Parts: sequence; C-alpha cells; structure tokens
Amino acid sequence: MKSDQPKLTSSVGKRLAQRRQGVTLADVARIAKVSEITVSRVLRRQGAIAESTRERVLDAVQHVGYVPNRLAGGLASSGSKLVGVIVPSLTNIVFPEVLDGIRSALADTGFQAVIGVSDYDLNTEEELVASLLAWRPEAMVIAGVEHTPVARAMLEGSGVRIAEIMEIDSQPIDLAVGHSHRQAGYDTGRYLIDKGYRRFGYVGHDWTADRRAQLRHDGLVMALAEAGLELIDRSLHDGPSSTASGRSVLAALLSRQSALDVVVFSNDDMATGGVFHCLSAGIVPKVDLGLFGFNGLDIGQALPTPLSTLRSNRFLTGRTAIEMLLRQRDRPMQPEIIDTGYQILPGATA
Amino acid sequence: MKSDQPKLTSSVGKRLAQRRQGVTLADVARIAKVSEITVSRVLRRQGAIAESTRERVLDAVQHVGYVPNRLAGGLASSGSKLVGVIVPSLTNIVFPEVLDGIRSALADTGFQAVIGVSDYDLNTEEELVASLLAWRPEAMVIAGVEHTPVARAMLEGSGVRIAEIMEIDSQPIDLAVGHSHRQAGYDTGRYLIDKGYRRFGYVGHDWTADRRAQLRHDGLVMALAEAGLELIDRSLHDGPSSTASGRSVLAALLSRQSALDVVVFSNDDMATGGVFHCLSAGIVPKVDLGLFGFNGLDIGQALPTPLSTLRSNRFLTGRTAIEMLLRQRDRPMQPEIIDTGYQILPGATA
DNA sequence: GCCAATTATGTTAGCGCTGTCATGTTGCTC
DNA sequence: GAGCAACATGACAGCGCTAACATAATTGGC
Repeated sequence: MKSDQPKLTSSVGKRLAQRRQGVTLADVARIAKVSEITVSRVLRRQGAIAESTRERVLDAVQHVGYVPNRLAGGLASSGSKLVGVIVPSLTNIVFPEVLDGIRSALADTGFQAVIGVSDYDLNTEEELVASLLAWRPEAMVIAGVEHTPVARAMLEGSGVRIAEIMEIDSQPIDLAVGHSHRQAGYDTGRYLIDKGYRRFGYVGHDWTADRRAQLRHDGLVMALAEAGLELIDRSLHDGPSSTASGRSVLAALLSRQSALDVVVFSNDDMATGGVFHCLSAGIVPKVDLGLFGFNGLDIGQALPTPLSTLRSNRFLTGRTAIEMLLRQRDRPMQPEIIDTGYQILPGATA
Repeated sequence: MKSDQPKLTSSVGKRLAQRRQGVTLADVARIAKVSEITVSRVLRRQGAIAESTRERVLDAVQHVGYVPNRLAGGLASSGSKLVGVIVPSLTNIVFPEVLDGIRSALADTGFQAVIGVSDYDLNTEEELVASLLAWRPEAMVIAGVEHTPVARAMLEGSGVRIAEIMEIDSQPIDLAVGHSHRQAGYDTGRYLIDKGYRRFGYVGHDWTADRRAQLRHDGLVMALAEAGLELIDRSLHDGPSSTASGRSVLAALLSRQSALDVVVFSNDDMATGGVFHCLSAGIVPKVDLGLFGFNGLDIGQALPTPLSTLRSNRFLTGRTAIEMLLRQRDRPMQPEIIDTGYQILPGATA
C-alpha cells in the first residue's frame, strides 16, 4: 500500500533549490534508496539492518561526503553527548593535566568536552555556566566548589550531573573529586616539623584568586600552631604563580629574614623559582635552607636537586570525575566525595 | 482578533505532563503573555521590543530559570556560534598558550570553542575533524598543515573557514598563521655560527610525531652546511619532549662526544633539562658549552642562566587566527599566510 | 481625520534529525 | 500451510528554536 511516486516533490525540490547548507540525511537516503531513518540507524549502529542495505548506505554516505548534524541529532534525541568543563586557567599546567584525564576517560565514549576558562573570576564562571548549560551537556565538570549564588542555582537546577573537582574541603552539589588542600598544607607542616625544621617562611602568590593555595597555607599554619610554632615571615606575589615570581619573592623574603631554616611555597612553580634563586645566590637547598613546594610537577623533579613536594593527582582527578559522572545518569541522594589523594615526594630540597 | 483561550490545550498540556526536559521558550512566553518569538527576540536583543515587554519577559526568564537551548537555536538559525579547535596535546604548554590566545579573541563574541586533542596522531585527528564538523562550527582552527587525505577532504568540503596554525612551511587550505620552522632552525644555526660556535651537537625528541621539530632541525643543518659545517653528533629521545629527557639525553650525548662546543635542543623543555644536567655536572653554560632551545618559555628565562632561545608567539598566533577567521565568513580566493614571527632571546647559555 | 511610515508583536513553516509505532518479510515449528 | 517469532524497513510526529513574512498599534504630517 506504499506510494512511491508522490511525496518527493516538495521536500526534494526545495533541498535542491537551496543547496547551501550541505548534505543531509535525506540526500543520503535518496541516493541509497532507503528511508532517512534507515540511514540514521546504520550510522548509529542501532537496530537491525541487512548487510546489503548497510553497505549501500555507507557507500552513499561516502559518495556525498555526508557529515551528520549533531545539533539536529541532539535536539531530536535530547542527548547532546557533550560534557561541559570549566577550569580557571590553561596556562597553569595542572589544568591541562586535568583536561588530559578528562579526555582519556571520554575517549571512545562518543562524548565531547566543551571547555570554558574562567580566568579565576567567579562572574566569568557564572557566564560560562549559563553558556555551557545552553548546549544541554549531559554532565558538567567544574573546578572548585566556590561559585556565585546564580551559578550554583543554575547548576543545581539543570538536573545534570555535576562534578566539582580539585577540592573536597566543602560540601559539593553532587560529586566532588580531588583532595583536601587544608590537609595537604597540614601534612606539609607535620612532615617538615618531623624533619626538624622550626623556623618557617612562606612564599606565595595571589590567593584572592587561588583559594586552594590559601587553604594549604591555612593547613600549614594549623600544623605549626599545634607544634607551638608559627610562620616567622611570609611574602606574597601579587599575581599568578610563576617561576620568575617565586625566584624574586624568595629573594625579597630572605633579604629581610636571614634566620629561616625552611620556606614553604604556594606551589611547585614558585618553589622552582626559589630553587633557582638558591642556585644563583649560592644557597645550598636543604643544607642551608629547606624548600618545599606543592603539586609534584615534572619540572620540579627534574631539577638538579629534585624538589621536595606533595604530588597531587591531576590526571586521575579528571579521569575519575568523568568515570563517576558517566557511570550514573542521576544524581545520588547524597553528595559523594572522592579523595584522589596526594603523595609526599621527599626530593632533595627539604 | 486574538483568541486567548484556545490553543493552550494541546501544547501546554503536554509540556506540563512530561516536565522532564526543563523550561522552554514556550513556558517563558506563556508566563510573560507574549509569543515565543518575542521572548526569543528579547533574549537575542534583536528587533524592536517595547521596554515594558522586555522587562516582563526578563522577569519571566528569571522566574522560571530559563536557559536557552543552543542545539535548537543553532539548528533553526543554521549558525552554531561554535569554533572547532584541534591541537595535538595539552600537556605541552605551548598549546594551552595558543588556546589562551583563541579564548581571548573569542571573549565577548558569543562564540565558544570546542577543543579536540589529537595526541599527535593523524588518524585521531581525522576522527576529530569529523566529530567537530558534526557540530557545524562556523570556523575551524587546526594545528599543523599535515592531515590525512580524508581529513583534508572533509575540511575543504565543509565550506567553513579553516586556519592551520603553528606552521607556514607549506601551502594551507585557507589560512595559515604561525611561523616558518625551517627558517627558525636556519636562523638558530646562523646565530650560533656568528657567535663563533663550530662544533654542533643536537638533542631532540621523537620527531615522527613532531614534524615541526624536524623542520627546525633541517633548517639548522642547512645553515651549517652553508657554512661548511655539519652536526657532529645528535641524540634523540624516543618519546615526547620533557625536561627529564633533555637532561638524560644531553648526558648521553656528552658521554660519547666530548668535543662539542654547542648543543641545539629541539625545544626549551629539552634545553632546560640540558641546563640542569650542566648544573649537576659542573659544566658552565656558554663558557664550557653553548646551549640553545626553542620557544622562549617562561621557565627557560627564569633559569639561573636564562636560556638562549627563539621565542615563538603562541598567544598571538591563536589570537590572530581567530581574528582573521571571524573577520570574513567566506574563504578568500587565494590561501593566505600570516607570519607571527619569532625573536631571538640571547639569554646566557650561548 | 486620513495615509504612510514606524514600531511592536504574532503566525507559519521549517532546521535535520530520532523516538515510536506500524508494517512487511523471512524462516521456522508443528 | 497456519501461526509466530525475529528481523528489516518505513511513516509520522515532534525536539526547541528562529527566519520570513504578516498583522496590529502608534505616530506624525498635512
């Protein structure tokens, strides 16, 4: 009872007329002499398709160079196969490493990451949340647990699964993956105290932007206090962390405080700069002055005197976040927290 | 002559029934008592809207927490406001720096970047091209000019504007932004020869993957040949560049070649490792052995002896690529090439 | 007070795909 | 050869939005 002849007119006529927007499923279907839905099924390897039909369709696809339109596909199936990711920076290498973990977990899942960079600014982050949510991602990964009220409301209201990463010191919306920075700072303090250090200095960078650096600092101070000690002095660079600023800020600190026996840095970038200063100034790390970083970057471990530091597991954090999110479509009753931990790297500078 | 009462039944009834997919334009329209298109116009600031209506709509949007669906919007308007970006790696800091340039050029344009990472593999790159093109981006940025024939065909056939970046040694499809690596290698050779160096060594990483490193090497050899010189020895690390491998590979090279007066490295990561080796082995850079890198990374410049190197302009490259692409929607008659150049950083190691 | 221009809003018809349900076709059992 | 799975394919509606074309409301000139 099928009619073969009519129905073609309007649809095909128009398509041929405009011929601007590229090849569509309908074009492929027409060439392969099947219906659109059959082409769709072949391409998604979904449902039963006869081998001969499959080949015919694939040939047609190849022939016309068909590229599916995921905007249309996503709209029709209400499933974008997209994961939104928001990080504060790309030039701080720890975030690309997290992204790499995300990429590795996403490989072969058909999912694609859309990445936003907030530049350590919560208002920018809020805009990004709105912007990324507009793509109807099936999950979101966002660095940090601190957001504007509006951003938080959007995230909560979106219904999609959310992983807040790099930090587990507060209660997350849905899932947190990372480690405690306060605890990391505390453990740094304990480790150094056990090593016999008593006269602590601190070299850091702008922590109005980098909340996690501040948490580590606070943890360190807490450990010192428990041991009846305190930071003798500290010097903060007014800007993002960098090797260059680590170097100059340590120089500044030492010029006014000669009595320190160890300096804790806000991270490995800063600490590496510190090591460079020591190298230039003839200060022997560990012997004359202990130096301790945070992150366990490759560069620090390749130094002539490998940096004493705490290694955070960035790749694992990114990877775990995605694995957890994709495992279950619905948010759990109770927010979940996964500790990806850190390890002390003894190194040779403290 | 407007009917207020009917029309609501079917559409609204269903929406309320499913209530799963979140708020739509229709919901906002109903609450603000306007048509969907009016809401759409308010949100896109397009067309004339009475102030009172605008406010009513915005209130409604706020009230229900409406987030536009860009899949639907993009489909309807055939304009995704997306730019596809493909880079080989995120952990090599130069690419995040390029992405940062892209981000900065994209800010406030309403465009969003979708990023793919090819892992230096052309087949992966081909898959990414297909995958990103499926989002109907309005432009594509892709690192390198070497692609599989299929990838090239898709890029050409897509009709969207394409920027091939980081390399201008071959003819691009549409637009190339970057600098000549062959020339950079050549200039490195000239510079060092002028400085009086004669006995050249080379320390590199896997260049089956990193074609641009090989081009620089070739340029260097060319400059040497012109001066009647040649590479005395070279040692290649079988893997990606890193500080650690730069360090060990230089050690290996020197252990079998004591007569070198300068070593050129495939990039700053490797060269920084080389400096570390010298520091450990008591070799004084420049005095005992010249060291030369490529990229001009911050880390190299923060070394106790700042690295002698060539600075490439990654941020500018990313930024320029986007600016050029967005300036004009159609491909030019003739492929265009933009040289973002490089500068010699004299440093203190050669 | 009428007309044309201007401003504000609405109606209709898709964008290109997929979910759902229906319809045909085998191949097999008994 | 009737009955029934299991396989193969198709028709149709609709995802949520916007372009393009109305239509209505308002203004102002004369």
